[in-house]
Amino acid sequence: MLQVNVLRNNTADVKKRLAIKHFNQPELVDTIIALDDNRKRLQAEFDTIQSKVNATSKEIGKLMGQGKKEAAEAAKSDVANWKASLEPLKEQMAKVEKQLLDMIVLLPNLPAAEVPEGRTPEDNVIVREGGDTPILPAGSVPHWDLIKQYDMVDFETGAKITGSGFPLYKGKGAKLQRTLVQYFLDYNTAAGYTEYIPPFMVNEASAFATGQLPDKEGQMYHATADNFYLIPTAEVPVTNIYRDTIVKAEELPIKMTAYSPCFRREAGSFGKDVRGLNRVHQFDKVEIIQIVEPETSYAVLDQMVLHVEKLLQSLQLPYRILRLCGGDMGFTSAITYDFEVFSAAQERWLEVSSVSNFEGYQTNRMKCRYKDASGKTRLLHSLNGSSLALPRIVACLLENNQTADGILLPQVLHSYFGAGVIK
RNA sequence: GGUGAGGUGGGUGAGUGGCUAAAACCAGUAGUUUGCUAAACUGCCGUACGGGUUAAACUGUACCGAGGGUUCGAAUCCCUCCUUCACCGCCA
Repeated sequence: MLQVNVLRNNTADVKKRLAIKHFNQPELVDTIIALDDNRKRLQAEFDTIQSKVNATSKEIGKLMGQGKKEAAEAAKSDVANWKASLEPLKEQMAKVEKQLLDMIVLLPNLPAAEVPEGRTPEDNVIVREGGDTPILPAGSVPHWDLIKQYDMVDFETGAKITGSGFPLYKGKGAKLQRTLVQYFLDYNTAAGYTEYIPPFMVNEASAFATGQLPDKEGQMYHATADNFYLIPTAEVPVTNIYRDTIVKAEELPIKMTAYSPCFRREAGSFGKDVRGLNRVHQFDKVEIIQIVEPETSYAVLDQMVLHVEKLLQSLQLPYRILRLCGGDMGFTSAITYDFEVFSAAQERWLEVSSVSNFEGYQTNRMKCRYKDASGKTRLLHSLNGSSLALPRIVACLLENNQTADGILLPQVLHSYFGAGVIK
């Protein structure tokens, strides 16, 4: 979440930037500042009285020691009066603090200066394109047919076991998942990311810290008996490793990677958007996360974009990188680059990665800080990206590399898969 | 799931009602000294929200797993929860 001081010191600029995200309640900023003023005033009042209570209580102890009972009793009644006057103040403070928090979490992150204006995916800016779009042989088919042909994924049985959108991978299909996870993790750890296997369910505090709550409550599966949420991405548990910590400067930058299944309810989609592996409720993904000093976060963002780009190049897939416009960006992000691969048989672009800088938005919720050179405690910046989300990579690999003799896998996967062709 | 013992500052660890933001030691840091990749000594060394200051200094409040309660006063007593460890049960 945003810091009140930022709102207070740059009110006009904040409102301007919120408008780029199509946030339609700019007056909320003023309300928050007013609430914070109120909060300060109440606290000052409270502290003054509490201070008298504390001092007098000490005094009572001394008086008792000296056997001055009457004086002590008189002091006690003073304290009782002060304490009575503290009660309503305490209630008001709790109320104001709650209001403040409830409101400030409604503000999305501010978009960075480079974020293009716009409302829909059409307004995103294509930054780079790469790879060659294959010319498919006659009779080529989409991945959902290939999956059947090579007996790789059984959606019907997955639906029987759980429901639609829960694929059952099988045989070569299952092995390809394992292959990709292994390759992606190796690629990330070679670049200095430390590998983790996090819990796949998180508590409320963790979901709040990375911004899934309260904004995206309905998109997560909720295990109500224990009040746990199934993770929609490894970003949630892994970033939360550093919740409520003051990191030592020499530990920076923190680079982490993790494989996890991801669970998303994805309400409201239909048609060919959800056909085959295009959009499912459970999928596998390898994530990269960095927590860095604020001054370096944009350089790190560029590194991460390059890292993912090279990974896609190694898979020899046609891709493009988009800088998302204000209206299409996530709530918590300051800037986001989406990676899409071109699925040749469907003839459509599929999003396979999204790399974002959250600046201090998550770290402020998480209270993740460090001490800078001057000894001041400051918020760190957090970033993350997928490298990569598997199902759409699989869809694209299958469609783009189909031949009469089977699916030709890119060179880098041969040793992992133990073969170069899926037959 | 049952029983028992714990959860204190970066770490170890003292502290059973006021003299404790909290001993001591270690680590860290600044400095002094000794003719040298080290030792000794001295100071500093938690976080948050306020006040104060150009910035400091200084200063108020809260925080000893979390939340309640008792009390003039709680790290210390009581209750609930979370969690760690040990043993038992169950189990991949």
